[in-house]
Amino acid sequence: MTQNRTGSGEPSRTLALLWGEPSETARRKGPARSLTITQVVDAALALADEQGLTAITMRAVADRVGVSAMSVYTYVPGKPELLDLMVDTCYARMTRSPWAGQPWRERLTTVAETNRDLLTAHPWLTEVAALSRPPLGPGVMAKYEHELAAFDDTGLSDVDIDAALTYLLGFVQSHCRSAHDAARATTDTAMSDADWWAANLPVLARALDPHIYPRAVRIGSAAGEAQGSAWHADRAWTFGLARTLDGLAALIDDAS
Amino acid sequence: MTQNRTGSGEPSRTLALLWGEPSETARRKGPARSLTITQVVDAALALADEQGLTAITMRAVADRVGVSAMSVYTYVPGKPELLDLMVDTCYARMTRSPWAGQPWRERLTTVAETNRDLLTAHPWLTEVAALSRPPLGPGVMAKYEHELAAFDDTGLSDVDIDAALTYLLGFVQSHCRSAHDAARATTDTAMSDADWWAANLPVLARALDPHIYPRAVRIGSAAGEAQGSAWHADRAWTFGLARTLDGLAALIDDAS
DNA sequence: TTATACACCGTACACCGTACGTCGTACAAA
DNA sequence: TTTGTACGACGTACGGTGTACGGTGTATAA
Repeated sequence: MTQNRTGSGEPSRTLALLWGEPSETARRKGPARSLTITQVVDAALALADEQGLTAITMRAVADRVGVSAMSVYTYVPGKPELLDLMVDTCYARMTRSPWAGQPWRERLTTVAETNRDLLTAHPWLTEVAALSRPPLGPGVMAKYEHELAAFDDTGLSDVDIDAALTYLLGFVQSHCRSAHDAARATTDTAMSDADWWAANLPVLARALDPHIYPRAVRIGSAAGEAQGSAWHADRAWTFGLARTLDGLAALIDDAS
Repeated sequence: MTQNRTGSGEPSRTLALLWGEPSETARRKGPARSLTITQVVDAALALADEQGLTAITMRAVADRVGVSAMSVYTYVPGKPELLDLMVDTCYARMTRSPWAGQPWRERLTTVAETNRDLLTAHPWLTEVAALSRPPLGPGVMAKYEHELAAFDDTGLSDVDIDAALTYLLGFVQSHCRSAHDAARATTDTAMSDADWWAANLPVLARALDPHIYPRAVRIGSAAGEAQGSAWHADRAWTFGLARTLDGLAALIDDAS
């Protein structure tokens, strides 16, 4: 396994998989397939949602659908392509409510929150989804189309709309990745943020000289006290989304 | 190996390592150590910089310093702690120029660019560095202190300063992760972005109906044409940094 | 009826992190 | 000076990963 990242497979082969190659349904020689690609992908999705990305092994997926490890390779060329299919399927299944006459800030808030919901439901997506060379399947395209529509009367140029959407989604992904990391830290170590701070503080207190690190000690403890840890998901979301929309507002107000 | 992420080790043990346990230099029984922890960490850093995070295996690090795989464990409790040390060492070695009387926007730009330089020189950092539970070593603290100082007369509250810095660094990390992904995509597949688009476009053209995806086709091709790929690092940086600073400006101007 | 393409599977390989036990060394105590 | 012992280094081994390869039985095409 080189990498758990999208876009590792051979392009044309992957695209054929994503858009459902016509030969798939056609009858072929040999014994009938005991599964569909969808069943394989769904099994992998369930596994990832329940136990995280590391739980996705070809053997585990095979077990889940009741075939041997190597049989999975008759449905999917390899693990990277399986991940591509998982990503595109997730995107395809997102709910897309219409943008009926809302102001742009409300629409972009919805875009952000919908993506946060998605990445909360499927935390492994934050580790897999890449901006360059995404799996150009029907799910990715439908998502892209719908989110572009949220910028419809902002007065931005086409290039700026693309950049703005990418920027907004980048914030969401970055935030959710941090939230996911934080959540996993507590479960992995069986230690809450408060416990972790309590365990570290005494040792740290001896090393942290307020004369050498005056701001770090003051601001760090102020922030830690305010939110009970070094990083608080909800606060970071509220703060970050407001800043991100303010940043885009500067651009959009100029354009209109 | 559960995860390549910071903060997996036992806190007190890790902190002792980071701040240089006093017993380290003291003479002990038994044969003399043939290496120092610094040598081990430097070897791992060189390996990661040259060949990426996946090249960091205990065997490879051991090879590099000329001992057997298991001997590394006499210097470091395990791989997570080694990664902690690598991160803190990188931070410790950053250059920190003074903030002499520059306006805040210039200072924050420098913070962002310095971090981008760091993450460009050590791309693997984007995969390892976490916001929650960072390795609280001298490097992390010195970096935190120095970057907090860039907010010195912005009029923001302590809590907002911490949130703003985290937000800014989040943008940089998110951007650099994308840039790193994009760069690795070209080297891994031995295929430039242009090649990839050329390989995908004909297959995609048959699937992409402009009636179903009008905006995606129009804006996607406009963006692709303007930058030669789905994502262009320099453009995204310029656009994103401007938006991020504009977003913070809304907060800072309110405060002052 | 025969030839062939294909689904499926078992085995094997090269990696990974690291637990464990052995061995020789060099300091501390006698 | 001798001896006990703490400790650095190492070889081996275990359970995990993705997947290449070859064998086997089946269902369609000729």
